[in-house]
Amino acid sequence: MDEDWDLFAIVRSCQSPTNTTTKENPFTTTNKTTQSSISSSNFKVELEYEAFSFPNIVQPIANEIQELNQLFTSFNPTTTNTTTTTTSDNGINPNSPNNIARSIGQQQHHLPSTNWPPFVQETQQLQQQKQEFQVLQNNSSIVFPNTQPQTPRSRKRKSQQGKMVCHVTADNLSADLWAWRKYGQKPIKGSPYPRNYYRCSSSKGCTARKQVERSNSEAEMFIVTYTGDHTHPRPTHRNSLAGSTRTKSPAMLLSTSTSSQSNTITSPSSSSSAPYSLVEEEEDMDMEIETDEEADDT
DNA sequence: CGTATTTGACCGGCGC
DNA sequence: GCGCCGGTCAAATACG
Repeated sequence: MDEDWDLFAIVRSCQSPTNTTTKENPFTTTNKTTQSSISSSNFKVELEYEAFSFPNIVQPIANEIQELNQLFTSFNPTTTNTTTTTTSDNGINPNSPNNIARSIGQQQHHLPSTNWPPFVQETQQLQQQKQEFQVLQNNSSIVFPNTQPQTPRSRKRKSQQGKMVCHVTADNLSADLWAWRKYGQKPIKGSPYPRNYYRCSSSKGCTARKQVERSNSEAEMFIVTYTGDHTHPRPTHRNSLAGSTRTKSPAMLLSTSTSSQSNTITSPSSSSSAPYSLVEEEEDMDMEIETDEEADDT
């Protein structure tokens, strides 16, 4: 349920950046293969639900709002006047990243302004929306199939699994709070850019996956695909596994990202570091966010 | 020294 | 059945 909220938050926020009175539930029609594609100026989300499980778990709104506050506080404008942040994670797990999706919604609201305005008002509005949404949820019989891909080493085609696709700008790459560790990279046929594979490093058994690739048509856009399921609560710490070492070097990240961004775009095989270096850079930000949230979580 | 990243190899689904 | 292709593994390497 909460995940539903997340997804809807994304959808809603994308659809109506300023006023969210959307009361329609995009997913009311079917349980499977429901797609929703939204695009705003630089943020686009495509949700695909195929055999995707959404545990009906409701978390206290108050708590969420609190988290939101934390999130925004930490997100603070030291770096960005960029618009949205992107990613949301596949909302599958009970404890899954609701806040991320919420943050997206929030950020969408805040897009127009350069910095992050006070979020208090926003949260109130959000709260209202969430209440409305919950009513919707209760009234609409949304049932998401409980067929999430939990098998540790399923070689099943990802196309058959539930996934969520986000189109994000480089600036907003990977604003999710989870810690991702890269485990592979492959050139993709038909795309000049390689695809980078990340797994959640917050927990060893976590099956959550994330794919990042540069958009073929829009070089400044990245396609982030989330699959799998977080089998653990939102990380309270970003521990050592979470990229504590290399990702902490802004200089390196900047150099790699900038150079690769400007130069290596045309080289499929050698542009190995372009997309994910950006990700790492962003993740570095996340770490700070995470630590902020930590206080909230614990 | 511990952890993250890189990268070639391998595996398995899918289309022909 | 075969080959292609995407996804994952794991050893080597880099880094703090």
